Amino acid sequence: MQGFDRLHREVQRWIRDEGWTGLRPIQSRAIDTVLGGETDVIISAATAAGKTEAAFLPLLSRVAEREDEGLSILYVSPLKALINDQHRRLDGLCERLGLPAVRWHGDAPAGPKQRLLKTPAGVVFITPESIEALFLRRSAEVPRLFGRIDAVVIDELHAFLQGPRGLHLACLLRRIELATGQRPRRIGLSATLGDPVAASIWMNPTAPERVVLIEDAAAAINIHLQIRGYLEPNETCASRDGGEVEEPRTALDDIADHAFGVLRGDNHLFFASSRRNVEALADGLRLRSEAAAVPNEFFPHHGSLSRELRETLESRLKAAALPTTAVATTTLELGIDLGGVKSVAQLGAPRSLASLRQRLGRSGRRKGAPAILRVYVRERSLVGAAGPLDALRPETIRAVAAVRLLLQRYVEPPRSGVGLATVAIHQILSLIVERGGVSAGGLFNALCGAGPLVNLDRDLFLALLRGMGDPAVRLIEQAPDGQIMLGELGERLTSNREFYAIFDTDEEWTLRHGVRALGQIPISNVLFVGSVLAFAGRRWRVTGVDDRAKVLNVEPHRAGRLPLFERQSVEPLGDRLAQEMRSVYLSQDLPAYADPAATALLQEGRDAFAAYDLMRHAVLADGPDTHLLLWRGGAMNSVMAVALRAMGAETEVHDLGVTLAQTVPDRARALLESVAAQSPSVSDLSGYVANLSEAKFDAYAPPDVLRRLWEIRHGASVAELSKLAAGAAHAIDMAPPLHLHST
DNA sequence: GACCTGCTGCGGTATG
Repeated sequence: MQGFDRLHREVQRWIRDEGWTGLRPIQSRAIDTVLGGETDVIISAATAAGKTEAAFLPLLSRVAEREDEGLSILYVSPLKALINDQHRRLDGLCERLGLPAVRWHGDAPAGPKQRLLKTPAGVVFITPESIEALFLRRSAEVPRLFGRIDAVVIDELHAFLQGPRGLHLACLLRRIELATGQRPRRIGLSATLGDPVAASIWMNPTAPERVVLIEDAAAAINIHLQIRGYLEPNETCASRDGGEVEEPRTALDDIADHAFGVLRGDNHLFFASSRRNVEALADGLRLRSEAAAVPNEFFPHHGSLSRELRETLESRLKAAALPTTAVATTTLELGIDLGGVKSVAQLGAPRSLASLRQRLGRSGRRKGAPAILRVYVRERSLVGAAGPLDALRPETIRAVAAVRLLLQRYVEPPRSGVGLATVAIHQILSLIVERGGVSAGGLFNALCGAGPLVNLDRDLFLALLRGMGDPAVRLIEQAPDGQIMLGELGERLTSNREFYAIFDTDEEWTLRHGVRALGQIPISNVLFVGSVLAFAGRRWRVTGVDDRAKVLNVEPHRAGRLPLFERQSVEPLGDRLAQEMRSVYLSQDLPAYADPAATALLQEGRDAFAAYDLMRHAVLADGPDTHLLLWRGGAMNSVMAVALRAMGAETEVHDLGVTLAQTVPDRARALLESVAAQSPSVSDLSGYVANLSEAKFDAYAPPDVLRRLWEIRHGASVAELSKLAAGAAHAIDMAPPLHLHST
C-alpha cells in the first residue's frame, strides 16, 4: 500500500481495525504531499472518494507525537450537519491518538468548548461564524487557542469561492495569522472545482502557484440518464357549475405519476428547485401512496421546515431500513453522507453544472454502481396565449445542453467579487472590537494590502471609512489620536448575535402602488426606474426605487396577464450553458437519453429556431415587444439591459436574453446602434443601476463606493458591449409568421 | 419564479 508505511503506527492500526482493504488512490497520493511538505494543498475528488481521510490520516500522523500545548488542526465547514458527520468519522481515530476532537458550532455542547479553551489541543471542527464569535467575544483567548495550529482544513472549498461568506472566511483566516504571527498551511477539499486557479488564489492569494493540486484521476463518468418531456395542458377554466371546482390536471400530475412508479421501494433524491414545487410534488406523491393503500415514502425537505422534521428524514435516509425519497430544494445538495441513494431526479432543466454535478454526486456512491439521473422537463402548450420564446422549448434545450456539458466535465468558474463592501464593513467593525481601537492604516493592512480584499484600493477604502463615520451613520468614530473606535450604531450592531454571520436572512422588497403595499418580493437582478416586473398576476412598471428602505414604487404597466416567456431568472445562467443551448439548436442529433416526448419537444424547439431564422438574427418580434437573444449568460444580459435602459428603453432580463417592452424591431435596431456607436463606459452605465446594494451591510456604504465596485465587477462585460450590440443590430429583422403544431 | 448557510453569554431553574 503506497504511502501506508509512512503513516503513524496507531493510524495504521486504526485503518486495519476499520477493515479497510487498502487506501483509495487519492489517499495514497495525498500522504506523500501532506506528510512531506509545508505547502498548501487542494484535494479534489468525487464525493465519497475519501477526501476527508486523505487529508486527516497524514495530518494526524504528523501531530500525534506533539508534546506541547496548542490546537493542532482547525477544520472549517460551511454546515453544522457536516461538522457532526465528520466529527463522528474521525473522533475514534483522534481518541486513539490521544487528541481531543471538539465540535464547535451553535448547537454543539458547551462543556468540550470550555475544556478546549482551558487546554487547547487536538482538532476543532468549526464554522466561520463561530470563529467570528471568538474574535468578537473572546479576542484575548485567540492567540493562545490558535497559536500553534499546523493546518487549516477547509471542507467544501467550492462553497467559499464565491460570495460574501468565502471572503469572510478568508478574512478570518488572515486575522488568525495576524493575531498569532504564524501562517498554518491550508488544505482545501472539494468535489466540484470549476476553476482550480481561482481556488488556488483563494487558498494563497500571494503565492497561488505554490498551491499543490491533487486531483482524482478522471474516471469515465458512469451515468444512466434520461430527459423526460411533459407538456402543460391547454389553459382552460375549471367548471364552476354544481359548486365543485375540479383542479385542472397539470404536467406535474403526470410527473408525479411517473415518479411514483419508478421511485417507490428504494432511496432517492428528487430536487425540485423551489419550496412551493417541493411541497406540491411531495404532496402529490403522498396522495398517490394513499390512493394505492401503500405506506408513504416521499417526504419534503427544505429550509423552511423545522430542524426536527429535516433530521428525521435525514436519519431515515441514512439508516436505509425503509425505502425513502426526499423531495428537496438545494438543502440536500451539499455535504452530509446520505448513504445508498440509488438515483437523483430533478424537476426542470439544470441551471448550473456545478449544482448538477454536486447533486449527481449524491447517488451512485456504492462501488461500481452507476449514477442515475432523471430530468423532468415541462413546456407550455402553444395553443392560445403562448409566444415565440415558448415555441423555442427553452427548458428542453437547456436540459440537453446541460447534459452535453456534464459529459464534457464542464463546471462554471466562481463569480467573484460579490459582497466586497459588506465584508469590508463587517470586518472593520469586528477588528475594532477585537483590538479595541485601530488606526486606518492598521485596518487597511489587515484586510486589503496583502489581505483578501485586494480589490479595495486605498481610495475606496478611505471613502468607505468616511461613509462609516458619517454623523448620519455612526458605525465608527475617530478618537483625537487617530484611533478608530466603534460609533453608536457600530456598538449596537456588533453586540447583537445576528452580527456573526455575513449573510442576511431573506431580505424582501415591498412593492408599493401609491400608498398601497402590494406585497413582498425578493429581487436578485438589476433594477431601475422603468423596469417591468410581474407580481400578483399583473405586470408593473417601476416608478421609484428606495434602496435603503427596500421599497419599489410601481404602477400598472399593461392591462392583462403575466408575460408568457420565461420570467426574469433567478440563479443567472453562465455564458457557457447559454452558448451550448445555441449549439443544441443548431445541431441535428436526437440523443438517445431523451424520451419520445422530450425528443418531440427538442425537434419543435429546433423547428422554431429555424423558422425565426435565429441562426442569422439576434432579435425576435413578439406583439408590441422585441426580444434580443444574445446567447450569453445572465451577467452579460444584465449589462446589455442597463445599456439599453441608458438609451431610453424599458427592458426585462430573462434566461434567453433581454426583452425591450413596447419596442418595435426598428426602434430596437436604432437603440442597439446607439449602444454600438457610443460604446458606453462602465461609469456611463453604473448610474443607471438603482439597486447597487445587494449584501447585508451594503446599505452603509457610500453609493459612490458601491458604484465603483459594480464598475470593477462588470468592466469586462461592458468592454464587450459595443461589439455585441453592433452584431445584434446588424442582422435585425421581423420574425416571419409562425405555423406551429401542438403535441 | 430561488435556494442555502450561521449564532454568545448569562442568569435562572431543575436534576442527579
